[in-house]
Amino acid sequence: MSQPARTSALTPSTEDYLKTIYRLGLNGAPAQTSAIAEALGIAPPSVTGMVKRLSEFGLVEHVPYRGVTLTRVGHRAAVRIVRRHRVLETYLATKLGYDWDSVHEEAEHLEHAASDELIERMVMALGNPQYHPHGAPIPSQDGAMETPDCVPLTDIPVGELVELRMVSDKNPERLRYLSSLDLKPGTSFTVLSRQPFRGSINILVAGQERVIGYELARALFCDVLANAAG
Amino acid sequence: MSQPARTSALTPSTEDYLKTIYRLGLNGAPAQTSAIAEALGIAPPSVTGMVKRLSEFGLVEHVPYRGVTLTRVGHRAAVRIVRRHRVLETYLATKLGYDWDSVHEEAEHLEHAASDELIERMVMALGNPQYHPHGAPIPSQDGAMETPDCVPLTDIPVGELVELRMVSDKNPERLRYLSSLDLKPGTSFTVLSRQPFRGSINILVAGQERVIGYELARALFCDVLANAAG
DNA sequence: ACAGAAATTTAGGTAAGCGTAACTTTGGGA
DNA sequence: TCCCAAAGTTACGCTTACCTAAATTTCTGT
Repeated sequence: MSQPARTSALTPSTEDYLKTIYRLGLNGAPAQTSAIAEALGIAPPSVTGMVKRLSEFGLVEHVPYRGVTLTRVGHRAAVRIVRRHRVLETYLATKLGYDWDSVHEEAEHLEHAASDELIERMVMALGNPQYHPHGAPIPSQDGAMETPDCVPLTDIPVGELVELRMVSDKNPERLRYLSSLDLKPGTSFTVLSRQPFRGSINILVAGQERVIGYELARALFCDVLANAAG
Repeated sequence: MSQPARTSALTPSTEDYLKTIYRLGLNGAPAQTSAIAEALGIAPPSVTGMVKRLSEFGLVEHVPYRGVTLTRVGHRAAVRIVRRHRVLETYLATKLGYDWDSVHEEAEHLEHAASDELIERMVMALGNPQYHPHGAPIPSQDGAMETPDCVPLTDIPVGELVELRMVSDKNPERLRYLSSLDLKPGTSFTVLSRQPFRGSINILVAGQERVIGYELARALFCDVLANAAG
């Protein structure tokens, strides 16, 4: 009783776990305890304990020593949180003048407190946007999300003309750095050269040659616009 | 360690207690355990326990069996939360089309999650408003708040012309009812008659005679515009 | 002034979420 | 194949914030 009732019945912590397990599971493999722990900044034994609880609630499937996957219910909850997060980021950037790189932290907190009504009112105020400012797609209310067929910059051969589509939003410094290079979603550029063994990648953006380190390049997802070799 | 760090170092629960103790203490007397318990929907022994903790943190002064008052630190924290709450309500009503009566619930949750930056960006977007939609003053960033010299409708003699200044915002139904009577902050009306012994009060609003129950009248704070008897 | 009612506090308990230390399982290399 | 390191789990403990039941204190009416 006593109504812990928030907009969802899930605690903020639960929502964070689901979101993380969702993200880690995107590649198809179950999320590992240590990966969840690192992503959330929590000790591994605490994760084991919480996963047990989530499993009792029917939100995840846990195979001991193997990993965690979301149930159908857990998946729906996770996608809902992703939607909330991205709507909030878009709103903060578009309507309240937040920098491209500072919305994440704020949305991280608000996503647990905002009601569904607030999120949908923001969507209306924004005119039903499909993408958020970093380029990631916003899941629709029913949980459907366009799966973008874009590719990390690390996988793009020399010579291709591509458009930056989407940038991982976890690291504000990374976003500030990209911003300083005029690399925003929607910007197009050509891959000039690539160093071997996970080396850096040289690209041509707006007439300027830029060097992108391997780690950074992994977070830049691009659409191929034209194949120079073709 | 581990940073529980929110925008303030206070937990949502702590913020709720401070806000409640602040409100209950406005009449000058210390807040009583049972009053806090009822306001927060919590059992009295839980309040005693929490008050003990707040007292250890230096946020309140507790005289056992007598009541609770805010320390200077606690007071500052409480006023800050009131500011956040009222800014949020104003923003939701003004910028996101929320009804006059539905902002409270939403703000109640967001006030714990929003950063100072978000609040100040909302203030900017609103053009530095002094009052929120229910008519209550918004404390300034340094904690100063205009103390309105308005009076509950229950204290206004028959015959006076008054303007509704401010309405207690705790009860959405109450607000909806007032709205249905065209009674909003800024509306002026005349007191026609009063029943004795905490009976109802008849008023004239926009040519219509309305009957206001005593309980409701206690929540309507008014400015006296003209003394009909004078 | 004092008994009973009302308000408050103490005592003892629970669940969520975290931590550390110690043990178990898994899997890769010699 | 077997051993050891890495990953995962169990065991135990802590804090916050709530609960109910049983004292205790304060107040109120006569």
